[in-house]
Amino acid sequence: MDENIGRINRQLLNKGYKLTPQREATLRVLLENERDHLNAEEVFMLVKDKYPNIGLATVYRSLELLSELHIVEKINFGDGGARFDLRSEDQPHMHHHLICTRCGAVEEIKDDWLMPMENRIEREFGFTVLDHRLDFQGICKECGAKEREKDCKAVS
Amino acid sequence: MDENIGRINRQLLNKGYKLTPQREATLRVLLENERDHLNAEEVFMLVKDKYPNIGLATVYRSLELLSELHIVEKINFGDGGARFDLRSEDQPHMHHHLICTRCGAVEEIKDDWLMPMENRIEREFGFTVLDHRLDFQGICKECGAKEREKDCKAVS
DNA sequence: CTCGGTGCAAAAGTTTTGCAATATG
DNA sequence: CATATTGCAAAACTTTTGCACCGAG
Repeated sequence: MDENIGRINRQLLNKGYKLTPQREATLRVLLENERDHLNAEEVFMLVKDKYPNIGLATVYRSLELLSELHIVEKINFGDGGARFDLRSEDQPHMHHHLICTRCGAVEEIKDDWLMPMENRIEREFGFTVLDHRLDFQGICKECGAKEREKDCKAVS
Repeated sequence: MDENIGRINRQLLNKGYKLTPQREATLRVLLENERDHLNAEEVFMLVKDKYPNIGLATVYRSLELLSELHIVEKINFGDGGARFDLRSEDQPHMHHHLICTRCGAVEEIKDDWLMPMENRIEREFGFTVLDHRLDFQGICKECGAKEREKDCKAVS
């Protein structure tokens, strides 16, 4: 985990930015909640535990900076408000999401299934793919199970 | 085009809603700008030409209603503000997008390439896919050509 | 008459910005 | 000292909501 911070520090310095305590606290929050897709307000609340004086604007500015450098991804699931996710080192592309429309759960798929498609786009459209985003909306295993249970009761 | 309105009218009536002049004007704007991915404000401006008294809130309410009924898609490309797109009749799933990060152009791919993946998700995750979204970010043919041209000049 | 739909204005929520103060090298 | 960065508050922007009113059935 600290090696992550070190790596990111190098990326920042590389571009002429500093890893301030505020930025580090923000990063650590993202690192500790990697699977949670926090929104800006949530990041802010959690960062305040580590660095109580921080302002919301600073968190926004940090997240903006980090997402410009492709260190975090800024995603938008359609509820009003972006969500933020650390990119893992070995994951050059955005990962995919399974979004449950019943309970709101977001599951991640870390595999990259899209290389063949990207090649095809390159060929057919002359479009150079730099990144992609793939989300599936539907009903997760748990909600599906609950639903079937209810149906059974209704029948019996 | 009028057959589209007729079909949508039936879909609305089916669910107990009316095709009011305001809703029809909104639909016609989307129909006439099918490839443009308008945001709410832009839809509002264009609808005002057809129905000057309409209020912005009504446009929002119409777009919300139509997207709940899956007649339009509400998409979020990351600029603050949703964009709206009519779904075509023969296109049950969201189409895919090629988004140029240089010039902002959005090209559509109408093919559905994801069925095999959806089957796999169903099998591996027990997740019932109802809809999906696939966007590629990168550099479009035109911007790529411009860039190569510049590079040539730089060399010569 | 009833009720869904509308227009307007106000409110809510998210994100950005101006600016003076601060920290850092 | 020069400059990037921060905190705060105000502003900007998108979207939602409350409410009185209108209009079709």
